[in-house]
Amino acid sequence: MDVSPILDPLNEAQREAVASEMLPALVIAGAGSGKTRVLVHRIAWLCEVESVSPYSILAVTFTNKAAAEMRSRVESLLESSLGGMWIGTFHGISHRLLRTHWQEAKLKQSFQILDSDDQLRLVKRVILGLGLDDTKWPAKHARWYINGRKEEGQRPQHIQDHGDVTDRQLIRIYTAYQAACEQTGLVDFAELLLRSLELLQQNPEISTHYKAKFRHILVDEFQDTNSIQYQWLKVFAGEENPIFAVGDDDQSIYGWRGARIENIHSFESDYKQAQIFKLEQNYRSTNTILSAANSLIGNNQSRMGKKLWTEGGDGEPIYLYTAFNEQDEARFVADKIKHWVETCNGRRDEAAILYRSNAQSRVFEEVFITQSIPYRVYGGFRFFERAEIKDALAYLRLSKNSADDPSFERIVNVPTRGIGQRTVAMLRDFSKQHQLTLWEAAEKILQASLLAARASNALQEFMRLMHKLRHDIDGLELDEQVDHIIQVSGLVKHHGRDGSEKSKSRVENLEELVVAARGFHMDDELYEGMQPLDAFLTHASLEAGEGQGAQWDDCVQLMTLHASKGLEFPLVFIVGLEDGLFPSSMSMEEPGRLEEERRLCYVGITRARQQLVLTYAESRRQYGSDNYNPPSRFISEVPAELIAEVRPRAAVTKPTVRASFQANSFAAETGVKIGARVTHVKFGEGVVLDCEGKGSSARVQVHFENVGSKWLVLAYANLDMLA
DNA sequence: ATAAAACGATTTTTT
DNA sequence: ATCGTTTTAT
Repeated sequence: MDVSPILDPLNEAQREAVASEMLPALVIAGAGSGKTRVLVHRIAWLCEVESVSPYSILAVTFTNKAAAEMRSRVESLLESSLGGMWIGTFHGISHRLLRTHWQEAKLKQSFQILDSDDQLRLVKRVILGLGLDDTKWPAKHARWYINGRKEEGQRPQHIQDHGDVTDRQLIRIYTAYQAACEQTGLVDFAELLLRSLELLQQNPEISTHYKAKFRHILVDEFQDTNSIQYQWLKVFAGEENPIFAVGDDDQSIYGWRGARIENIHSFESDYKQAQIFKLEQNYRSTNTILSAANSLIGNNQSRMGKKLWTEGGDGEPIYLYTAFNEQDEARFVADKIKHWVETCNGRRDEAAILYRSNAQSRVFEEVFITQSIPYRVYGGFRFFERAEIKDALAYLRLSKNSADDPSFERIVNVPTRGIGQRTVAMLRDFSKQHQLTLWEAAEKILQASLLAARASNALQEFMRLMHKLRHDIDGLELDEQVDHIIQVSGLVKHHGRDGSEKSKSRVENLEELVVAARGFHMDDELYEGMQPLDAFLTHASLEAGEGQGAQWDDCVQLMTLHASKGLEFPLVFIVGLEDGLFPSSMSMEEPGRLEEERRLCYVGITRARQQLVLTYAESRRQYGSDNYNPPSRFISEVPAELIAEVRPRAAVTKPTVRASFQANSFAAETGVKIGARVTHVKFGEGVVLDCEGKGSSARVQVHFENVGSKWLVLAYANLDMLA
């Protein structure tokens, strides 16, 4: 057996992980250390050397993109196609299980997936249906609650309200929402995971089958798994099958969405024989950039511990620019990019601008437009999430499943056909009273002539239209079905009415949907046994599509720090480095959340290959008024010797460069270090967040578990250090 | 049924 | 400031 193609391209640490025994393994893979490569080569190793059949491998990722990349890289390494191997997202694989075992999972065979927008609408309707005031019970909050409970594996009947009124109402909403989903055959994202976990837990014959099938389980981005996902993995693993988990605790930035970094620690105790590997050699960035990243992340307390290094050189220093305001900041970045393109022979798409919040992109866009610099903003609405597309899909869904109430509500008056609020309210009441779907309620109401003539006619017209559509599209090809529906429903005409740019693009999108349907192939095993339309609808829900169509132009890349995870660029700007913005004011007071912000900064820094530029503005217009935020504490956590200030400003008090000295000298003088745990006689235990001043006026900001954050004068506070 | 006016929120978002 | 949502007026 020639193992050289598999092992030769790897470094020592990677090789050890790839060729490790068939035992549980945890690979802590630093940024740019070849994480995907290890995963891909491990699969190849299993197939080629350990003679594991691809049918026995389950590889799980978070995004469709990562799944597709992994599959194609394994295929090109093995030079064969991996038909039988299950590579997919947690949601995709859960979905596949539920489709196969829909009966055991107590689902309708034709269940459809509710995306988060659909979910919000449904939650809102449920709240109103319970007679609650939706301003007192915001749908967003209820959705957050429901998803949170599902991610903890909790069903309404398991939850105690502890006599709390708020909890009791939320549980009521959850219960009613779930009932609505069951009745209409809809499944939300969290439900896909929980339902498939329950399926496995409650049906031993099914879990036994899959445990016998999947002898090897591989997971990407393990630090991002939530508690249900980890449980789900453990079911597949059972006692027998080793999990090969790859992740980076320092890149865990989705804690606010339920990701549990603790799963990494649990893994060690859950699998005692687990081998731990660390990948610390970085192939992406210069030494300077890595030193900055190492130093910054060193301020976090709860880490596995890891230090990136490279064989490469130091490269350029990190530039720091202090802008007067956000306009100045954007102009500076634009100039720097021009310089990169014109004198350094770089390309625009090698430059990325990373910011904490989406709102920050605007100023950059304005400046780029006036200077004619092509750019591309990541994020925003994706294809299948656009309103007009969702309208068209709702027609398709309703024509397929008349019980789909959310789709019914969405399109009953789109385009407007004289079915107003009152009529819809009547339908809702009637359906609720008689336990009917909206469609059935409409039929009954028409039969009984309960509506005024005008509303009755309009509703009748709608029902006739749906009947006609259902009849017309029977037997047509998928793309013909889509085309027929968008034409006959009047959606195209509706959007094409006024000739504005926006309406033009909506019509184009609808036409694009026909093209997407034409290009949609059922060849994926995922869609085995499904009707083409069901499969297409599933595809639309599970894969929302790219933010923008392929943009091959040479564009500057603008995105949030979150969106940058997994990407790399020769030239990276991290902008808006101000306390209150980044770290966000909403996370600054809580040590755990501040650490996540710091990891986000670490992610940003480690995106850069050659050149990293940091900027902050002394004054920034936020929410309509001018704010003067102090420079981000993260700037001072980068060693000053790595930083070159672009505009050194002698006269003005600017502690930026001195700040890291300041934190260090503060520690030397007072013995109090940022991040240290302390106790206070009155306030109890806490963590040091920040420090300032010296001598008798030295003060520290401490976050106490019970009373929140406080600034304390060291001389009076009588803090005790904890080990 | 549409348009204007008032209101309110405003970190990040893999599926 | 600005964007999306909801209320109110035409």
